[in-house]
Amino acid sequence: MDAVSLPTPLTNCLSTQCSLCSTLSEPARAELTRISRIRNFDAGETILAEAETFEIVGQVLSGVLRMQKTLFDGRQQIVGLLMPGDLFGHVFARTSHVAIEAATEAVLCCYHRQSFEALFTQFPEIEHRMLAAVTEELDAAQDWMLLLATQTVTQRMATFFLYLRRKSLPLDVPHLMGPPVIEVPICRKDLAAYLGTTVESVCRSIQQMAREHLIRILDPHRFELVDIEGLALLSHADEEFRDLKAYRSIRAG
Amino acid sequence: MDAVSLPTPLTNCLSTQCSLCSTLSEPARAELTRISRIRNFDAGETILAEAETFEIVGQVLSGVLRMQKTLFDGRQQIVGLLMPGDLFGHVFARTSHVAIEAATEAVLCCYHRQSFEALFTQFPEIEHRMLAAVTEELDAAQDWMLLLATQTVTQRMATFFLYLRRKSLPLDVPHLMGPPVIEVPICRKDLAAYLGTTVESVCRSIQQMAREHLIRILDPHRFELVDIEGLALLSHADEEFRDLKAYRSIRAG
DNA sequence: CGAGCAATTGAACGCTGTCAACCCGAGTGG
DNA sequence: CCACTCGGGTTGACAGCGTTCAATTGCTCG
Repeated sequence: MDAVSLPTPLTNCLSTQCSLCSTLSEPARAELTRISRIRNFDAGETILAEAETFEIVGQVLSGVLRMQKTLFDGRQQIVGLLMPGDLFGHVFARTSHVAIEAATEAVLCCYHRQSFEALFTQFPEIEHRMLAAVTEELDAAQDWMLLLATQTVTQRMATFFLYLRRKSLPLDVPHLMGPPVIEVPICRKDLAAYLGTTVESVCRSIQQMAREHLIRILDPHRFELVDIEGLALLSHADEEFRDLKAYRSIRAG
Repeated sequence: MDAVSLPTPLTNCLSTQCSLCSTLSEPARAELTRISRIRNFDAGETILAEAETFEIVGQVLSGVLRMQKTLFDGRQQIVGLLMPGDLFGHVFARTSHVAIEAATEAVLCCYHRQSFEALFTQFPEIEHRMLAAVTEELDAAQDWMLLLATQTVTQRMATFFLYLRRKSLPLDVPHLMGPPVIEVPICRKDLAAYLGTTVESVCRSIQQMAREHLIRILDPHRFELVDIEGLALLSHADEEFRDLKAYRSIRAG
């Protein structure tokens, strides 16, 4: 079920797949490994409840987590998806305003928050890395705010499809020219909660894109992106424009 | 025009009003002051253009800045407002994806980015503070994503009004029990761009809330919050629920 | 076989974006 | 003093996208 399954099972985060460790010096890595703990979660399990004090921070090794907020009436909004390589958790004692749950089966590399923070003084590079991660997440959040506020459901859908494709490319370079097939690792309900709409609208958007030959529905969770240029035009937030240019240069070259 | 005007004019950021410096040790503060530079901006001036490399970081001393993104078709979305005390700028060399402009006249305490970063090794507490600021901003962004995705325009409006009230309270404690009057420091156009809607819808929402006696319009930029409980019920994202409870306990006590 | 869930499709209502007109105060120049 | 312009704010009419309610299908699981 993993959208981005790793080639070999991991036993710790020293793998090159682990973006947190791979950019650190040897001693820092060793210390991190010492306090790390690999944990497995089933789909639907709660890693952190809303309004709970963050006691762990960590990194996704495989699977997908959703960061979500719940409204009074039970509606849920997903404010971010955590894919393999992404860091999660706050490095401060303040309580969280988001819940983190496993959207699929997931393997995480976890650290006790306080032990993790204690390493900051000894290895400032870890804090640098953390600051970079949070900054990146903020950028992504602001990008998504733009989408939620200004784009139609179909446009958001197209943007999400292109995002999934971009995510899957780095691990899939040999198939760069092959048929671009993406796997959506979450159910329609989560998709709706992420795109800020309803299950029904998600279905209609998907079917509409299929009717317009932008995509081909292989099964409810796998789609072939038939007309990537068309999708990019649909999406064309400035971020996606860059993708479009890259796509054209690949075609031309 | 400042929503939160400071009691006395500031000449540097050593003031207690400066949240960045006030939490730091004396030597760190001294160093920061040494490299700081106070700058004034008129309403509408650009502090940082989109896709430009961040060369300064700093803090808002007075006035309001808007962080905004521009779409291909010229529409603009505000992804965050920076109020007095807020930090701005990325501490990395990567180019920005947002533009920062002065929404009102503003006074900023600026640092050259590289000089600022250079202090990290000597004073890790500055980096701590920066990490805290970015984390806080991320929280705010996720809160706002929830609003943009799930609430109606009127609900977002109500949430924004309550947010402004909360912001103004700390500096206005003696008037806690007085008539809650808020001052909206930005024009309707910015309001619409922040709430993810249009100028027309903003007007309609405001007039509707006035008709329902939730607010009273003093002038286009000042409102009396007549029925705070009603506004909180309208807004009731979980964050506002806390406000509601606090309000009730004040009333009961 | 029935229960339950995910996904899909249909129909109707309503919020909100669009287009348009209007008000109003500030500035400007005759 | 008036006419004019300009920008910000407000209001109205209307169409369209998307939510809501409802029903159906297909699948898994006990």
